[in-house]
Amino acid sequence: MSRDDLALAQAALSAWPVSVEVAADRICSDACRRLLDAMTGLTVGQTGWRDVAALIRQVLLISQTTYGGDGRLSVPVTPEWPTIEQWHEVRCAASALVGGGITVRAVDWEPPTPGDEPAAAGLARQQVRAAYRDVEPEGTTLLPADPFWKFTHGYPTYRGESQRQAARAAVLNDGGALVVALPTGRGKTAVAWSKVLLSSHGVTIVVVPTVVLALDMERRTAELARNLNKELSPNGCYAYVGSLDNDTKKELRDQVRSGQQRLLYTSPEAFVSGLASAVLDCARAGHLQQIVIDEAHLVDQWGANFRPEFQTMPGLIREAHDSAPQSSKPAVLMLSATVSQQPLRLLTNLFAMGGHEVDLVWGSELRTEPAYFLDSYPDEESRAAAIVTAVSCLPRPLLLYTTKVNDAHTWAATLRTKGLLRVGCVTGDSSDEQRRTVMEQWRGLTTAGLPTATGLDVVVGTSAFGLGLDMPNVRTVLHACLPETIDRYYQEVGRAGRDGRPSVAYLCSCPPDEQIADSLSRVVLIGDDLGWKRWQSMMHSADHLTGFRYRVRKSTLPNYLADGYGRSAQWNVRTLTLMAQAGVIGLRAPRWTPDSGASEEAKAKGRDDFYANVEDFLEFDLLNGELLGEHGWKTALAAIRNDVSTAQRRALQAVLSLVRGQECVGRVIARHFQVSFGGGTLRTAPACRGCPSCRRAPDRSPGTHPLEAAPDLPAPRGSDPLEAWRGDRPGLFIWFAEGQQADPLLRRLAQRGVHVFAGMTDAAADQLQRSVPNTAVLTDRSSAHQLSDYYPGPIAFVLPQARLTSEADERLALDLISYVVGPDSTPDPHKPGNLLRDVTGDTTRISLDALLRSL
DNA sequence: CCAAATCGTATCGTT
Repeated sequence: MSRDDLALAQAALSAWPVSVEVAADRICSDACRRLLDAMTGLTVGQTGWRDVAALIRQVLLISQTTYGGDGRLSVPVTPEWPTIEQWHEVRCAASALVGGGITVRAVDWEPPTPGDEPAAAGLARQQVRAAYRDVEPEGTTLLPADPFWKFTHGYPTYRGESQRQAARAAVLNDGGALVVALPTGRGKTAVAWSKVLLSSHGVTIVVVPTVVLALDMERRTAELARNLNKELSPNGCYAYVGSLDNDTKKELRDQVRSGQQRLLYTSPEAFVSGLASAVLDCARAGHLQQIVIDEAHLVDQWGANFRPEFQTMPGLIREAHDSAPQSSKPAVLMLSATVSQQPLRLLTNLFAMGGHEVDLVWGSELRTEPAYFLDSYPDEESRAAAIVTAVSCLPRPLLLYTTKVNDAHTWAATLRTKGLLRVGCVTGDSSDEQRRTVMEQWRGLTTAGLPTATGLDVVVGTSAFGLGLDMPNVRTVLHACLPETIDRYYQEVGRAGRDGRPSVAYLCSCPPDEQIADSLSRVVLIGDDLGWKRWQSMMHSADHLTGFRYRVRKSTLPNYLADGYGRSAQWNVRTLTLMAQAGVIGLRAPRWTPDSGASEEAKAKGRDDFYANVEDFLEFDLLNGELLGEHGWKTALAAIRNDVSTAQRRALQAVLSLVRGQECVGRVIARHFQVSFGGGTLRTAPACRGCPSCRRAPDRSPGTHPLEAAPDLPAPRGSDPLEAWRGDRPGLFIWFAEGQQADPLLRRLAQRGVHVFAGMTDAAADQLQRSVPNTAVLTDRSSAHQLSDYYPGPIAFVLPQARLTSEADERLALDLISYVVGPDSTPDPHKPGNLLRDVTGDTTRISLDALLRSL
């Protein structure tokens, strides 16, 4: 919708320095809007010549690639504006007009293609041009929504097979632990909200990695509560973060205890400390419905050394799970868009609850938007030149990543000297205020969601910039570094093209990068000897609680240290989390239990002592007695340490192989995100819009359309309410007389834990869902991947006519639980002349009336 | 010595 771009840009250029009024209903491209904002800034020194030049070139290329033709713009020649030579520098052909003005025309530019093969260069040009086209992306295949999805969110469709199965699995997860791999932009927030919206009470705690994310979700949740006119929190707060005042924190804890806080976002640290006892009380009272861990791959990536609470969390969750009443165990939902083998292994190790294995819904897909360019340069100077050209010539909004904080600042300064002033910088050192300002200026949206002028087109950042970044139209991601893992590279590349339109990813490395990436990729884990000594010291001063359960103090000093130092406690925690990974212990949350034999006075003292020291305590169960001897212990820990460092090395090797360019980038990334689980291999389909290898051999490119993943739905732990009636056979035929209504029975079945219904019309299924607002109704229809083929829980087939459907028949042949509800006149397809209600075979049978009476 | 971020007392009885 940017046909007006050129006319609008020309009007603004002709009027400059007077700014033009833009009619509110005039639609222009994001680049054109940025250009108008930038031109205003040019008069006051907030915009450099190169900023406007790059934006004008982008506007020209958008027009050219979208509508064809060879657009031109006449530009001013005052000192603020580029000279003819400068226009050439940013790949614009500029010619002087007789009247003294200049007209400019965009010239293509694409990153250099190694080897200079003409065919590859041509493809590279096409792939870069695609990132300028202003057309709606094709979008994901939409699938008709299940009744519960329509009912809870009002969405008529799912965004693809992976979202459908993720949504179903999350809502059917009844007290189990579930990992869901779901690509970004597939509505994982709605997946996490379903359980909340499909119930009238119960608490969902969502653990997010940063405060910014918690606050952003708080805003969205408040909006949701308003729209639904539903109270999800008595005091309207949804984020438990350190900066809250003590009164509000206490209020939130109380609301969690009493079950009134339906949804609460928090950090791992707050979860295991300030909120811990409230969470345990909530669980014990049967109010804890669900715990969601967002960005769950961070349990591995950040939990090992950097933020150990990511790995002590399962202790609290397990404790909460165990102390909850049998009928209301909390469900654990772990969400991530980038799960590779190592994080998955860790999650399945640490989060197994109540004797059950962790389930997995695998909807992993690669992004199809980026065209990849990777190049190495002999030294810093040549790399710098390449980056300056790329920043000048690739479409905005643009992100430039570095590894080191200093480099990010240096780059921002360098770009400044080159005439790029609309450049922001975010690193771990930036204050919250700085980060917020950069985001607002870059997006042209305030934190509250109101439009504001754009002030930045480019952001230089370290990996601090981007987690949970809500910016759909990023067009270019540059790397002036080597990411230390392919996970990081893919996450950063994936910050572009969230709107589904093509993007450009260009990595420029030079020799010193490898050293930096290599040293960052060496995770320091505690060694055999020191670890063993720490473990021994902790156990010597441990309290033996009950059975295999012990309580140790983080502050315990190992015998080789006379004085403590700040990080000693941290090393103890790391020793214990590593032992948990090795399966030696299962972490637990410390909780105070009164000694029943003690006097009231002694109990009170015990309680005071406990709470005075609770931050110092860690508890665990000894799991594997064979690993308690020094040799077994060291062997088990060495194995884990080896796993971790092997995985790290492979994640770095994969990045290096991308730079060598011998193999398709999409294939290398897809291979990294392939996992083994439950004895099988789960693949991630490769996708590549273009990369060095595919441009050399285009016929071998995997293409941009990955197969839609069709993950299986795990077995729900829900009930099989008619087990007693169907006995040891998979099927139960429930017959009714002509003219009788089946609805009351279907309602009763849904209330008793049957979720999947087949054979109903949309209207009838929606009606059923409305009549049972606290449980999920799923329908099985029109899909290549039918639930009736494999779903291990019960499915209720409603026969529209007096005829057994082929789906029901095939399912019965597979010995899968099926309740068939139909008229008494339904014939048995396998015994001509007989009725289903009369014969015994794979099914038992009962009349609807009799069943309703006894249910 | 490199990147990344968070949080920090419960409960009861008496004023």
